[in-house]
Amino acid sequence: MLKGHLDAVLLATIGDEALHGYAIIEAIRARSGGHFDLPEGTIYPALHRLELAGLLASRWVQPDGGRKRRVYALTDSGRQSLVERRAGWQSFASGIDLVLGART
Amino acid sequence: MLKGHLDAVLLATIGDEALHGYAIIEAIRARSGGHFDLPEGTIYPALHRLELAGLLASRWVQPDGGRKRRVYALTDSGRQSLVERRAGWQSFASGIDLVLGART
DNA sequence: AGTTATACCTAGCGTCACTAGGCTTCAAAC
DNA sequence: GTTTGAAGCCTAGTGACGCTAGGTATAACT
Repeated sequence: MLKGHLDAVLLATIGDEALHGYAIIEAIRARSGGHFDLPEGTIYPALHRLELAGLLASRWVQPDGGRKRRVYALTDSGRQSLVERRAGWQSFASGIDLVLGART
Repeated sequence: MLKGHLDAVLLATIGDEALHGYAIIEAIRARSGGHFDLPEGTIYPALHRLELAGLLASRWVQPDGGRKRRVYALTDSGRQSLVERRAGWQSFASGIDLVLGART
């Protein structure tokens, strides 16, 4: 449950290296230290939505061995959106921190 | 938009001083540094839900001048739940921080 | 040949908090 | 003295969001 921060997580995970959906799930699990293990039903619709919004671009890749993958990369506006969403997260988190009296 | 952390915010805001709904809204606005300005339609149903769950207890108070207020205080299990939710928030936030590469 | 891991996809649902309204009481303004 | 604004409480309905639960296909391992 990413509570409204799924898009930021996806954009940040893709970052500079183009990834396919399945790899994104594993990357999020790894990078979050096991906190987040997102189901495919969360990832794929979100990727489609972000591509439709122009934040991601996809292409099909046929690796040597293994089946075809749909690989996603950030667009320019995706990179810009990531910057904004990172700032949005920090603002949100500091607000919650203040109220909860955590990390004071 | 508190994205799933409303209950923690309410429990933490009430804390040790019993507050009524309207005052809770103002306290959240103040303590969050203006980040969160929650509408009444968010607060009141949430307070009722938390009371039903046994985390809050309410009583009606008639102040000298002014109208009657419904004042909420934490119960024992409310205090316990606050501790758990604070830990939950910190865990969640550190997970997002890791993925976003913020506060690294 | 069957199982497991990889890889993609979608319809439907449940949770959550916000919108948009309504009601009452009290103090200040006109 | 009545209108207006602020304090104070409440709820039905809705929309955003992501998860559940299902499906399909390919490749590797046994």
